Amino acid sequence: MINVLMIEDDPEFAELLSEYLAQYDIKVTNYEDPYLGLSAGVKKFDLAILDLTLPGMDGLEACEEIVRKYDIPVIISSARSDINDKVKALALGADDYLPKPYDPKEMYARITSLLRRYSKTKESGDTLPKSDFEIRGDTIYFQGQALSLTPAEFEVLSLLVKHQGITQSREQIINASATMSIDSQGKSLDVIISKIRSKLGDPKRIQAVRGVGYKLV
Amino acid sequence: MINVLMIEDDPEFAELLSEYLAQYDIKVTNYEDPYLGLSAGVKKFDLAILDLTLPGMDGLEACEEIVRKYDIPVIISSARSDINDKVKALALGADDYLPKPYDPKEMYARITSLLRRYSKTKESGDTLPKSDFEIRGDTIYFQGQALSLTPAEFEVLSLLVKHQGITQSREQIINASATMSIDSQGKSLDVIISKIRSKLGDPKRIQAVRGVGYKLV
DNA sequence: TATAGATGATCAATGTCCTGATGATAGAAG
DNA sequence: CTTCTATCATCAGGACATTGATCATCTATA
Repeated sequence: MINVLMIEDDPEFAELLSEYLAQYDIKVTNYEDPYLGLSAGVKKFDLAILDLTLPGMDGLEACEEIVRKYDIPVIISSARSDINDKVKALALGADDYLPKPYDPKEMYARITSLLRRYSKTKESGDTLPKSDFEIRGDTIYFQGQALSLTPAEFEVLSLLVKHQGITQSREQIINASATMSIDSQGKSLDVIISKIRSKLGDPKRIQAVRGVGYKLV
Repeated sequence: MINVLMIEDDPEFAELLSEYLAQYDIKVTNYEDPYLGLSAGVKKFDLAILDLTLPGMDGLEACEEIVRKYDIPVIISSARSDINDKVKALALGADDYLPKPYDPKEMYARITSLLRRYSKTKESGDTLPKSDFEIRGDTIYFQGQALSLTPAEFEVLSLLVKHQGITQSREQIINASATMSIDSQGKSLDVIISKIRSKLGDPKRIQAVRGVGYKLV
């Protein structure tokens, strides 16, 4: 039994999806009000589906709240045509984005895919209860090994470590860096990332999120 | 009576500071909305205090706006901890930076110091109506000739031109520069000065003030 | 005035960020 | 499935700030 928290102001649509997913032993609990949903106890759920066009609190804020406080995957769905939403959602830490209208089948695929990914990282997370990154003073340790980083590299990696698992937009990263200039159309960031990757030894720890930024896993 | 424009979204904090500064005959007018504050007529004020964590418009943008359009000193304050705002604030043209939380006493000290500096440059500007230096956009002209300066050179010379005839301490100069790092025991400043002198052709225009800093004559 | 210590000036060398070019890859469209 | 385009990765080159060394100049003290 998988428990899904849904925040969606169209009850009809929520009901439709709920019925469809029931056949896969997925229970959907919908709240039309985001505040109600958030106070319902997020920890009970395995996954959250958020509607961006929410009344009162913006869906993006709800997403931020959930990502920051809890450790469950988040899928954002939206009827807005604005493509920027995808970028924003992923930047805020959402794990997937599905534009409305969507086929319930598609949503099911995303849910299973996401949960598989998460359980994997959870497992490895259990064996490595503490992150293998550690920031102490002005040096960063990776698997116990001190890294020799330039100022810009330190600032970038530092931000990624602090928000491990969450995608940081290019803009966020550059803004967080005092040494990197703002004007450049962010191409130097690519180089810095490249340098960090080679110094880590494992290039896959820093993943590029297309059109958004980077994420440390 | 000194008129201070404040843009700060925490009215309680604004009120606190306002009451404290009242004893020194400083009147603080606070706007919670930066757009409102900017449209209130900046010219009426002697100084501006900006909060970086502003809603809507970013504090940095507001700072840019004020510096570009008006001629009053700007103090930036910020509660952000994750980025090195100081560098950016000063780069945008702010005259001072104060991280939150700060003692109102400290803010008063900065205000008086800033206003003293400003009135001085105003006076000397009157006695020296025309200077053979001119700053237009991102280039500096010396006797009609455009100078080819690196960023650090531009920042340093720019400060000296703006306060022509007044000695600027090494610390002031380095603080006014976004590209120069603060840690170094200021030896790179010597090199920058040397470069500027050779580019000016006339080494005597920038005078060293022993134990203090430099002065443009 | 003469000497010694401190501060500033300049040069050469190093490390770092930035830029442009080229190749690789993923997502979209046909 | 294939092609096309946008984004990302990497490399090599150049510009620049910083450092250390060496020389010049100022100030203090006798």
